[in-house]
Amino acid sequence: MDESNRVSSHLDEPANSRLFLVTSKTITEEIIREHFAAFGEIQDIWVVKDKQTKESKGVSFVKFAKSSQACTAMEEMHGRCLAEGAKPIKVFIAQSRSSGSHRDVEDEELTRIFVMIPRSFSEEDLKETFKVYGDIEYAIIIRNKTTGESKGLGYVRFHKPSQAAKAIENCDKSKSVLSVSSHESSSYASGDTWSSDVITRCLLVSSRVAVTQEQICGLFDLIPGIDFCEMQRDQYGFSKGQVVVRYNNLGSAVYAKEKLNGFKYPPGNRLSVTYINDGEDRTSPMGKMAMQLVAAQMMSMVWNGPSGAQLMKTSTVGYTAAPVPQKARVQTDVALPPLKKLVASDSMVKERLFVIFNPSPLPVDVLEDVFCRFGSLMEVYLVPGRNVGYIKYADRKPAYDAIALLHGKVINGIKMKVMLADPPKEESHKRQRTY
DNA sequence: CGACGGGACGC
DNA sequence: CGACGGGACGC
Repeated sequence: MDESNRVSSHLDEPANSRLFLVTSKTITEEIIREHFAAFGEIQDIWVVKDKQTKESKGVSFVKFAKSSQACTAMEEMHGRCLAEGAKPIKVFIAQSRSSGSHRDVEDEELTRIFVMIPRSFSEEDLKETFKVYGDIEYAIIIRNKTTGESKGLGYVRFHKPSQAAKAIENCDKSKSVLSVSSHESSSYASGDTWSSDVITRCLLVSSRVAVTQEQICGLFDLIPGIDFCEMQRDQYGFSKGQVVVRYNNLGSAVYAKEKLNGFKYPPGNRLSVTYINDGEDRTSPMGKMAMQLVAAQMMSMVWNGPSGAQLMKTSTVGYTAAPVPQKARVQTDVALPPLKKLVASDSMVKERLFVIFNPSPLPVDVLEDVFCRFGSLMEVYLVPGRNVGYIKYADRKPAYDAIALLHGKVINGIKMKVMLADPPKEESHKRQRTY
């Protein structure tokens, strides 16, 4: 055994990479090796023996290089017979040597991972991000109980320990912060081809993070008169991040658009709601005015009436709806490119911008909206208590484009200085990585 | 002028 | 029931 193996096998590193076997006393190191070698790099096999008689005590430890190898071996080998007449073996993840406990490590502890994610992530995003490692039993996001805001943390429960182990191994490689886009095309969000100024009963709802048809329908069904609510899917049945909602009357549609365009759902994610031209002619000035009058009356009725308040309280959407969803987000003279997808932030940060706000910082959601438009935006971070922030990109070009277009410009009345960030300060006493 | 975060649910 | 050995980097 070489030095690195000696150290890692002794300290149980990485976590959950050592197996505890209960076998017949006839099972030898060689037999174990034959059956377990296929699962990965075995660093050590130790059959516990009686000091005097040298007879096996029926207990062995098998140290693998990786937790996923140990977990897969456990899943495959537990209950198997390694020799004629030998009893079926039991296979567990060994308690770490430092823990002192001899209680079995439960599947409960091995199948769930704790993750740090962007605050804009929904449960669906979380599932999308981690389903490559295996079937997910559930994914939950830790939220502030009163506001419903994501704390940027979550849990993902897999069905097998090896799946959870693979997820952890892969994320460790790409460092601390986990994230992914899976944001379907949102290029319709700011109002192009599909949308129009024409008021119709038909609305296009676009979301930058994954949402289900049920979520959107639950939200829009709070306003009476829904005809249908349908997720738009591509030829393979994948969600395009857009839902078409039609009401049986214009007033409800206008009301829904006014109240839910820019509404944060799930928390941190702004929905975009625009009219879709449904083909009916409503372009005459008189018709439009009449329509808006009807709409205004409808809004006032629903919004101020007791039934409206009731509706919001009994929301089935899964969190407490804000009484007045915010509208209008980005106001500026700058000609902004269209919205683009956020990028998986488990890729490398290629460029970082440093932004100074005057007189005060813009909200993070506004900044995401503005800075994603150059491409490959990973994260927006505001330094608490200061008028500055950092913008992370996965490519250089979007960063340079953002500087070119936005430096010195005013967004929502806030003047911004946009420049390349200095590299973060380092622990200089440590030896630099050579790999 | 203007500089580097956040960490545990809910049965 | 079924839980912890052997041997020892290189500045």
